[in-house]
Amino acid sequence: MRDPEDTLRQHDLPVTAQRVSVLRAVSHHPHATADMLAEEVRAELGSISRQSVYNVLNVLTDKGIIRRIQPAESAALYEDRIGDNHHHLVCRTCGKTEDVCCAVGEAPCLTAQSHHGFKIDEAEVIYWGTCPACQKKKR
Amino acid sequence: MRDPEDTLRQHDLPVTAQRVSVLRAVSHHPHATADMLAEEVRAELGSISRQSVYNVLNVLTDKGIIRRIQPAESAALYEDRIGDNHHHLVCRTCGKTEDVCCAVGEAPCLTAQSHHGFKIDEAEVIYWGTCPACQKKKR
DNA sequence: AGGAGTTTTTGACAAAGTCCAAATCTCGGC
DNA sequence: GCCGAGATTTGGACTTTGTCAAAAACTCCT
Repeated sequence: MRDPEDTLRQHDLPVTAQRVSVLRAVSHHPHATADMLAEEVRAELGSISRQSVYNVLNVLTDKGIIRRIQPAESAALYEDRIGDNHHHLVCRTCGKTEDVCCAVGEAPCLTAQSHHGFKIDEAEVIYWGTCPACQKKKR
Repeated sequence: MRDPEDTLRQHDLPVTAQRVSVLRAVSHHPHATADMLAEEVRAELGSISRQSVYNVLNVLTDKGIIRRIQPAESAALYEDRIGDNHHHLVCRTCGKTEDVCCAVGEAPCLTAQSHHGFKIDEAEVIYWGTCPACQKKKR
């Protein structure tokens, strides 16, 4: 991602230390929870309130600067990569999350026959399975 | 779904009033939250503890008798229809959830190229959008 | 530098679940 | 039909994730 400050300005968001730092944290740690990001920001800024982390993440998500994914049984995760229609692979055992390129064609997933009169704007795909490490452990 | 009691026995689960009732509730109210199901069960049995509802739902989910879906920003929902690989349509505004037949082929979604060494056992697809009612309200 | 309008902070609060120990119930055998 | 081992249900406290609201602090524009 480009410079955090530029990104904020481009979206008409006042630049604050907290926002810059959260944005950087998301960039460096894809698939992190709000809590993990808060830790990260604290390491950089010294401190940040829990509320601010949520504020910032919500604003950024609303503006489409970052993406929120929320697998079952886990807190929301945030990531940088947007617009490239990739999906996620989540380990049922340890929760580890990986990116996956879209399995079928390019924007295949939005092709749900526009059912029930809904106006669909996004398709979220989560592949559930077991990661290599956990496969080993189980045996 | 077949008779709740039979279903339980087939999975080697002791038959209890709570389980039978929860199972029936899930059957009658697809996409209900644990709380809604608890209400439903109370109407039938008189009472059930919150913990038991969760216990039962967890056991049933583990055994693959029911399926849990957990859209972002909402409590987990439970449903009866399993094995037919259908997906869900969720309204961003009101949270309304509908079933959708699988958009592509039959079990298309599991076709993610087995990436990262994960052993994939399920693909969950959630289509995000706006339901007809909310589209109307916004205008 | 000054001021209007946003953000951040702080602390209380809410929802959804889990943990644990005690009481109760189910199922299989006698 | 009754008994007992083992599983299930209860109730209550607790955790996690996140939101609400008001006051203090900050950003950006002039």
